[in-house]
Parts: sequence; structure tokens; C-alpha cells
Amino acid sequence: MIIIDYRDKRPIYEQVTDKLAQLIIKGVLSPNTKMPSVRQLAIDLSVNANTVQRAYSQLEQNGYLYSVVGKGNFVSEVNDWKNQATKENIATLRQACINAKNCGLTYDDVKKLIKEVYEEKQTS
Amino acid sequence: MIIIDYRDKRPIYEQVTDKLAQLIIKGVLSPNTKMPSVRQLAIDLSVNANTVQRAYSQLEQNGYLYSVVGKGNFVSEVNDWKNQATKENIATLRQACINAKNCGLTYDDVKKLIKEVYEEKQTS
Amino acid sequence: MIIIDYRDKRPIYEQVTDKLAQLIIKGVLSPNTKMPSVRQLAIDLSVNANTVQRAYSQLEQNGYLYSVVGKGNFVSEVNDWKNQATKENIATLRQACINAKNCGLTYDDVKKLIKEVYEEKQTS
Amino acid sequence: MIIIDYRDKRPIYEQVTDKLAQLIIKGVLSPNTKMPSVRQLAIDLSVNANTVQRAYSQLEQNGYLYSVVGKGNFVSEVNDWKNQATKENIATLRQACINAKNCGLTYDDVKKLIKEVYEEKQTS
DNA sequence: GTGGTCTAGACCACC
DNA sequence: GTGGTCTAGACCACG
Repeated sequence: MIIIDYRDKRPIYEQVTDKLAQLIIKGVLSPNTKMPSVRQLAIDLSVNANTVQRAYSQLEQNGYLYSVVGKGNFVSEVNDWKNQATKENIATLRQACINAKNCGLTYDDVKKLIKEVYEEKQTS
Repeated sequence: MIIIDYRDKRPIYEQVTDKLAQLIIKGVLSPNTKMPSVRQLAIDLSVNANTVQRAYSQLEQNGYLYSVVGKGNFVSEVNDWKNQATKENIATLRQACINAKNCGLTYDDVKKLIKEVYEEKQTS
Repeated sequence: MIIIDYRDKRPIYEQVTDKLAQLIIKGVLSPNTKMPSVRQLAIDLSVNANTVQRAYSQLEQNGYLYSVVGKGNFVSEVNDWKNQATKENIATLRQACINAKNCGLTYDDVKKLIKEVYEEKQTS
Repeated sequence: MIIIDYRDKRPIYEQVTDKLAQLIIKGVLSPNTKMPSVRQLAIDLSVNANTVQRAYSQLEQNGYLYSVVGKGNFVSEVNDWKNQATKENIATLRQACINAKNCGLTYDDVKKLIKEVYEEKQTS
């Protein structure tokens, strides 16, 4: 289920994009599954159809979905997005780590933090 | 030196704010150092004075700078910003870590990455 | 209704900010109420839109409002601002009290004064 | 002794004015005492002579000092300033009290706070 | 139409 | 000269 946070500074289409990407990454939506139609998802989320369209387009561009005219949108194979997504995440993580270091956090502080994260069951 | 990236989606004043905050955190700008005047920095960066003003105001609000009318802007003592800055960084790092986990990176992958960061001498 | 006092030394945006904060604190503007648009309020108060924008931004930063681009500004839930607002008020009250003491007011004088305030029905 | 806080948003002349007024109110400077000369105090505080001049003028206007040409500035009799000062303080205190009430502080909360203030020995 | 950013130019208080 | 406020008008992304 996707819940839109109107207080979030990020635009709605980006929230939708990210939520769907998360669902695909976690395997909730498996490859070749048919996505709900643009109009239907728009109604479900109570947003403008343009917003959903934009989210789908973005997901297609990033390799998470592929579209078939007249059929709908489908989840891509894992290979299509995994490499790029992880590459981006590594870069982000590295930068966050550098900032933490600059801020005075010790090696052990950070190690402890990631250990906590990896021991959690539920992550969002 | 500060370089503004006009392709960056983030507003200019935020880029300036972050860059200056980084310089202060790293100790390049030490406490009670006089910052360049609003107008001068505006000329140097080829942006409007109001934009620089906004960046300075934000830095003041976050405790990185203090301003004296008729005198200029000066770098604050470390105590004024360190706690908040580290707190924010921890949150950012944690989120990046969660994303990495969702993306399939193992505990060892991340541990290796932070080890690399902490063994580097020069960081940007 | 908001009236701007041009003789007041405080900047306009601060007067507007404070007045609106008061209205929210007193419950005149209840949570999730839509605020007038930036431009409309600017016209109503006969000030520049940037000035109103600044007031709204400040209220957002202090947790009184939340903004949604394309939709408008809305009053936040009580929890978002109550703690901070009371904390600030306590500090102010304490200082006023210290000044009164220095000025020769006795403990009973002050106690009588606050009793009066708490027995009034209407307060501004 | 007067210490100027350059981080304080209030202008320097106002800080000087207030500090001197405090000293007079508390009786540290008793009536008809000769104040240090404008130039001397300017040197002592490391500020511009204009700044001290402005502070003295303001104190004279509020009845705390009286000046004798060719002689210097002297502390006034108590009656000259006490009434006005207390009147202003009562108004300030009342407003702070109203705000506190609006913010949800109970009668007992406020009573407890003023009791604390009046039991302190040292106040600034 | 909405909030948000940016510019250009003006004026003010302060030191 | 400095920071700070205010105005007027422009442009953009969002929904």
C-alpha cells in the first residue's frame, strides 16, 4: 500500500516513484507482474493521472518497468535495474560516510550504527 | 572555493549554505574568522546579494555563523553547531544504510566501504 | 484580522509571523485549515508577496504551518509547535519576572498581577 | 563591569544603555555619582565614542542621568526614573503572562516560576 | 493558481 | 562600509 505524505517536500510523483521502486527492489512486485493501469492507480491514490504517468515513465527510464502499448506496464527483470540502483546507493552511502567522518564520528561509531541497521527486521 | 552547479536541482542559496557549512565543519574556516561580506561574495559567485544573504541567514540560524551589523559575519564557536550537525549526519547515514540494505548490499559490503573511507587521508 | 504597525521597529514579516502564530496558538486557526495564498494575503495586507512568503516560511520552520506546492499552506497539528512555543514563552516570562524583581516589584505584586490575568476571560 | 556581546542582535548602544540602567536600578551606582566621561568609557569598552554618547543621551532622556555641561554626567535621584521603569516592566510582564496563558500554562505553573525567580539570590 | 527561487535596485540602522 | 528589510517583477515546478 502506498501512502502519500503531503507534508513531504518532495513532489508527489517522486514519492510514488520511490515507493514503487522499493516494492520492486524488495521483491513484493516480481518480474513480469502487470502494474495497475495509470488511471486506476490515480484513483486509488486520489492523485492526478498525470502524476502517475510521470512516475511510471520515470520507473521505465530507470529500468524498473517496461511498457507494452495497448497492454500496460510490467515489472522488469532484476538485471535491468539492480546494477544501477546499487551503484547509486553505494555512492550515496560513501558520501554520507565521509560527512560523518568529517563531523567527528569515529570508525566504531559508524560500524555500530550499520550493525544496528542490519539487525533490524523491518526497514522502510 | 565555491562552485555553483546550475544543473543541480537544489536552489543556489542551499548549495552555498552547504558548501560553507562543509568548510566550517572541516575547520578550513576557523571560529571568529570574518566571512567575506554579503555583497563581495555575491560578486565573487556571480549571484545576487539577496541569495548570499539568505545563505548567511540560514548558516546563522543553524549556529554556524553569527552576524554583527556594521561589522560583518563571523564563524561561530564549535560548540554552537557540532551537536546539531552530527545529529543530522547520523540520520542521513542511517537512511543511506537502510537503502543499501534494501538494495541487496551485505553487512560485509558496507563494512568494507566505511573502512575504505576511514583509511583515506584526503576527503571531500 | 492583521494590522501592520509601520511605526514598529520590528520588520513587517516578523509582525505578520507573530500575529499568525498567535492566531494558531489561540486556536482561531485550527489544524489543517488552508491559509490564504501568499499572493492574496500580500494584497490584503498591502505588502509585497515576498514579505508574506518569508512569514509563511518562518512559520513552517517553527512547525506552525506546512506547505504543499501547487496546493497552498496549511495549519499544522498542535503537537508540532506546542512544545517549542511553550518553551520559548517560559523563557520570556522568566526574564520579564527577573526584570520586575530588579525593578523593585515584590513577590506579592507579581502574584497579584498574574492572578488578574488568569481571571480575565478575553485576552489579546 | 560591562561586557559587550557582539553576537547579540541588539545594537551596542542599547546594550550599554541597558547595562547602565540595570546598575542604577540595582543601586550599584547611587544618585549623584559622577559617571565616567564619554571618551573614557568608550576606551574602556573598546567602542566608538558616538556609541557611548548615544547611550548616555538615552539614559538622560529616560531620567536615569542628568548632564552638567563642562562637568560630566551624573546619576539621577530615584524618583526620576523609578515610576516609568516599573510601569514599563509591569506592561511587559503582563503580556508575557497572557502569552503563557494562551500557550496552556496553568496558574500554578506560572506561580511556581515566579517563586523560583524570587528565591534566587543572583539575577542578571 | 500555488509555493518557491532569483534578480535588481532601493532604503535603513549601525559603527 | 556592513548586515538587514522591502519592493517589483520575473521564472520555474507542481498538480
